[in-house]
Order: sequence, then structure tokens, then C-alpha cells
Amino acid sequence: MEDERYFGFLVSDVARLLRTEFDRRVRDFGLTRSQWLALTRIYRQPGCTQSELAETMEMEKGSAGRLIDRLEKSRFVVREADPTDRRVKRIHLTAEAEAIERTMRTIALETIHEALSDLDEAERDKAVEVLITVKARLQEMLQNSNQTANAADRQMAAQ
Amino acid sequence: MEDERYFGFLVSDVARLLRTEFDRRVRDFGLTRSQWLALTRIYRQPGCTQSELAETMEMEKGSAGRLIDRLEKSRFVVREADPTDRRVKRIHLTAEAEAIERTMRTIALETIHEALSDLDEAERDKAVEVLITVKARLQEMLQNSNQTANAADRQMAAQ
DNA sequence: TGCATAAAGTCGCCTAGGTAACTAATTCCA
DNA sequence: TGGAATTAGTTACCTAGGCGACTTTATGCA
Repeated sequence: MEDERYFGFLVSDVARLLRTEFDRRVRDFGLTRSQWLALTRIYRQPGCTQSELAETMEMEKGSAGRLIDRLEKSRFVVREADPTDRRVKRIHLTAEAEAIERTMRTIALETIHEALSDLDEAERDKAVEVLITVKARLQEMLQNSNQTANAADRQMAAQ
Repeated sequence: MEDERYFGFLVSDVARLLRTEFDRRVRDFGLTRSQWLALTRIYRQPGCTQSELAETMEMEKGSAGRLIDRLEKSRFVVREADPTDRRVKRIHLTAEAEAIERTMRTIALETIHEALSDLDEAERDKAVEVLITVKARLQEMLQNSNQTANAADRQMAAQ
């Protein structure tokens, strides 16, 4: 059990190093890794709502909203009102963003390619498979802690 | 090359989910995952300087300093002046922190154990090995981008 | 139909971490 | 030995993301 700990350290370290290296490479484009990730999602799902974006990015809608704030300020994205539901804001890429999305994608692929260059194909595939398994497990765990929190809330409310 | 991208997404997702789940489990102790990580390092290296801590945690000294600020405010840590070098502040755990460090370690091990419970031993070991390889590669990449940045600085300075 | 509930966004507050500029103290070397 | 370069730490400013309270709008049910 003790040695499992390293997995936790390592996965955090690798994620941070990857983000830092990518952000350095794209700094001149005025975007960050998170912002680019959002762009790729909006690119594939134009006109999505903020909540949908938060869902596919697996983050809180508050965090997603602020990400969109920054993207809008940098003119990569526009918010448009939904005609049938006045609560909803639909997100669209600007023309500039569509062009830059392609550049960023190339840099992302180069960065990850270089980061993985010491692995052979089988190792890469196995690593991806393992990470998918762990991620699914963690999502279940988080859902459970949400449920117990909600159950506690309901208990409080009933009293 | 295209499929390598998933590795990047996955490793970031797993790191974030792991942090969030752990932080939820330990919230009542008044600490976060990062703060606990710092405690374990100080536990193993009592009296270390802030720069040494930043080094072993592989983060900027500014970030480490702020982490220590929060730990000091929560009374888990004290800064002590070094008698021989007046620039240096040496970090020590308080008695309370030493006790809590053990509890947190248990929770960390439980969390990671649960997260990895769908893997067999060989998969775990292989994953750790792969992550070590990728991390080393990324560290090299970051060192290179640092060097080119410094080289550019020197060029600027020479002009 | 009317009211409770839920959903979409926003905001404030928190931690985390990078970057860069700055001060004070130390070391190194000509 | 004196001045340049380095090192330790702090600070300000930035993005990122979780959490919870809040408002506005829709929905669903009795």
C-alpha cells in the first residue's frame, strides 16, 4: 500500500509540469492551456451553454464562467442570448479563435509527443488505459462524497 | 500522434480529481493536499529552509513561501531565524502538526488505495514506471526552455 | 393555475501556483 | 578588500479551480 503513494505524487507532478511547459510554449499567443482546452471544446460544440461547457470540462460552472470571462475579454469567444430560455448564454468562437485553435492544437500535440517520446507505443496505450480506469474510479468516489454531503443536507433540512 | 493527446487530458483529470477527493476528505482537519504535502516534507527534513522546501516540492520559492504563510497562520509550522545566515528562515513543525501529519498520511493512503483499486499490482508498477519516465522527460524540457530564456536574457544584457 | 423545486449564471471568498521585480544578505573573485 | 554576482525571501499581479450564497428564469406537480 505504501508504494501506491508515489502514483499520487507522480500524477500530480506530471500534470503540473505538462501544464507549465505548454503554457510557456503558447504564452506569446495570449492563451493558457485551460483556455485552449475550452476553445477546443467550444470548437467541437459551437453554441454550447456555459453549463454544458462546465459539464464536458468536468469543472464547476463558476470556474467555467470565469474561464469564459477571460476568453471573452481576449476576444476569443462571444456570449449570445438564447431566444427560448433567458437564463441561457450560448458560447461561440470568434474567427480569430478558430484560426488560433489550430495553431495551439499543433503545439499541444508537439508538446505531448515530446513528453512521451521515451515511451514505446505499448507503454503509451497501457498508460492511457490505466489512467482511464483510475479516472473512472475517482469519478465514482467523488460522486459518492457528493451524495453523502447531499444526504446530510437533507437530514439537516428535515429537522 | 493524435491519440497521445488523451494522455495529456487524462493525467490532468486524474490529478485534479485526486486532489479534489483528498481535499474533501481532509477538509475538517483544516488542511489541504498541498499543505499536507509540505508538512510531510518538513517532517522528513526538519529545519529546512524555504528554498530547500521549494526545491524538494519542485515549485517556485514564491509559491512555497505563500504555502508556508498559510501553514504558519494555521499554527502548523514556525519560521525560525538562522543564526549564521540572516537571509535564511528555517521551518519547523509544531507539535500539533506532527500529530495531524500521521492522520493525514493515513487518509492519503486510503484515498490513493481506493483510487487504484481497479488495477492489479503489475499495472500499478508499470504506471509508476511510465510516469517516472515522462516526468524526467518533462523536467528536461522545462530546463531547456529555462536555458533558452536565460540565453535570451544574456543576449539582451550584452547589447 | 399556483407554488415549490430545479436549473443557469454570477459573485465573493478561498487555496494553489507561475512570473517578475524587489530588498537584504552573502559569496566570490579580481 | 571592495565591488559584482548570487542567493533567500517577500510581494504584486496573473490564471486556475473549488465552494457556497445568491438572483433570475423555467419547469413540474398537486
